[in-house]
Formats: sequence, structure tokens, C-alpha cells
Amino acid sequence: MTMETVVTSQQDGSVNDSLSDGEAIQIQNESANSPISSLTQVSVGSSGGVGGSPAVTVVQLPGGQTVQVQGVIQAPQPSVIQSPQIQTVQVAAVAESEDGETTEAVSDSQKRREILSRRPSYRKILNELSSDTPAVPKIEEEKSEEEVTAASVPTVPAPASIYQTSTGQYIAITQGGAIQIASPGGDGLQGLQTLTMSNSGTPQPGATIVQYAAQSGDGPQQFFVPGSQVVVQAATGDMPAYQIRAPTSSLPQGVVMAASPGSLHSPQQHAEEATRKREVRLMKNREAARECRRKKKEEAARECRRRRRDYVQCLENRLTLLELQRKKLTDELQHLRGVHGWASD
DNA sequence: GGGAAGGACCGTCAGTTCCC
DNA sequence: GGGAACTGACGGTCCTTCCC
Repeated sequence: MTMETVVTSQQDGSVNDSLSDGEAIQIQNESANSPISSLTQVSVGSSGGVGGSPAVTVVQLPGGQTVQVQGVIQAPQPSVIQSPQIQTVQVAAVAESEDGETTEAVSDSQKRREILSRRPSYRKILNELSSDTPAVPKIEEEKSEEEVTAASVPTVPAPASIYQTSTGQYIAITQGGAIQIASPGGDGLQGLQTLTMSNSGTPQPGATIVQYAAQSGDGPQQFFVPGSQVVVQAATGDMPAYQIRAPTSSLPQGVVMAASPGSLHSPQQHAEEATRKREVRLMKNREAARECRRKKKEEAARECRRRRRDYVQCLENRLTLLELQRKKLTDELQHLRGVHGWASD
């Protein structure tokens, strides 16, 4: 007398990889006195994978029970098991997206400015500034943390950002919040002006009034600060007042620095204007690239999490299916033992 | 310790897409 | 049609790890 259980499925236990929609798995028990003593048929329906994602197979078991089965072996794609480095990135991304916290974003721009100030290109501009104006500190080469801490009582705060006004002036905003303005001269930068904020320390929503001591004959000026998008305007008089504020709707992004065409007279000014426009374009493209990479990274992290979820779900489904099979076989064995009087081991 | 290798990040350019 | 935004590609820099 023979007993055979035929399970039509893939060797690795996955079902949807081997069966197409509409196919069936038969768990068939044969015995001599009852050729088909029990026939368990499970129907297979596929939800269909889209875009290479693994299809989920719904297996209907007798008694109305349904089991979702997903192939463990999926289409060629990066492994679910990641290197520790990538997992670290994932965890960070999860914390960012799931918590919805903005604290990282708040400190991000500050950090970015600090990092930017260490970059050679920015350092070069600043050092150019400082070559003719000793009041502007040179940005030193990278120091160790101990050195930075030891020298962290600066008499002049290190600039965090440098911008160029619509009239070609350089404006450096130090990390302490002070603003310094220098005009480019024929042989370098001239006329450094240090601004102090009248309401520094107690930032108010809206505007920050900035005054600088040096006399200036220039008319109203504007300059554009990326990220926070700050506008500074000079008032007339002996003590011009600069205002730092958020851009208004009447001052759309991208035109803040635009000088009126009528103010351009010489080819040199045209060249300066072209340079300025190029700087603005590069700056915007820089920001766009940064944003693009951030989105791409976020998307990759999301996809990674999704794959991990799918993989765990797939394993759970397989476990359910195998447990059901085991239970059925155990019941079958008990039944046969009872019928034939076999002793259990 | 120091050089090589590899990865992460960035800025820039150029091409494409989107929108007015 | 033209400007703005987006994105892939490329090269550079910095950092870490590994090997000698």
C-alpha cells in the first residue's frame, strides 16, 4: 500500500513564480482503497506585478481561507539585504519621513552655509575680500575640533555667507549675524562697511533693521540671499538703513538682483551684469541639483523600505502556507494510523 | 604611516520637459 | 517660442577602509 502526497509547486516553495493566473495547486492523497481519498485544490489568482514588482498570488484554501503568497525569488533587482552603510541611510530617511520632523531641515541650511564657507570657491572670494580689508578675517584651512574650540572666542566672527549686490558689492554675513559690505575696486575690494543689526538678539518676525556706519552715496540696493531669500534695501540719508526681510509677492524669486537696464552704460557694466546673471543661474541650478538629489535619495529610501516590507510579507505568507500543509499532512497521518492501527513512534 | 580604492557628496554643464 | 525647472552625466574633493 502506498501513500503519496503530490504538491505541485515550485521547488523553493514559491507559487506565483511557477504558476500563471488561473492555474491550480493540487494536494492529492492516494491510497489503495481510496484512490483519491482527499483532494485539496487551491486556486491561484494573481494580482499582477506592475513595473517589475513581484506579483501577489492569492491562494484559496478549502474552507474559504485565503492566503496571499508572494514569490521570494523576484525579478532582478538590488538585494533586499543591504549593506550596513545603506541601512544607516535608510534609518535616517525613515526617521525623517515618518516622524515628519522639521528640525533637521531647520539646522540644515545653517549647516550648509557653514560647509559652504569651507569650500575653496567661497573661501577664495572671502580671501579676496580680506586681502584689501584686514577687518575681514581670512578663512583658515580646516582645523581640528580642538583648534576650533580653542579659537572659538573670535574677535571677528567668521563669515558664513557671501553675496553680491545688484551693484556689484560683496556682502558677507558672519555667523554672528553681522553684515559686512565691500565694494569691488579697480585693484581689489574697497570700502568695507560693517553693518550691525538693530534688533539682533531679539529676532522679530517680519523685518530686521540693519544700519551701517559708513557713508554711502549709492542709491537703494538689493541683494539676494538663497535659501532664506532675504532682501536688503538701503534708505537715503547719512545713516542708511538696510532691511532684511522675506521676499514679498511683488519681489518674485529670481529677479531680486535684477538691475534696471537703463542703469547699464558701459561694456564693463554689461559684463558685470552678465557675470551676475550667470552667478544667479548657477546658484539656482545648484539649489535645484541639491533638491533633485534629495528627492532621488528619498525615493530610493522609500523603495528600499517597500521592498523590505514586501519581503517580510512574503515570508509570512509562505510560513502560513507551509503550516497549513504541515497540519493537513499531520491530520492525514493520524487518520491513516487510526484506520490501519499503526502505532505511533 | 601612507598610498590605493571606493563611496558619498557637490558643482557644473547640457539636454529635456514643463508651463506661460 | 522662450524661460524656468528638472535631471543625467561628468569631474573634483573629502573621507573611510584596506593593504603593504
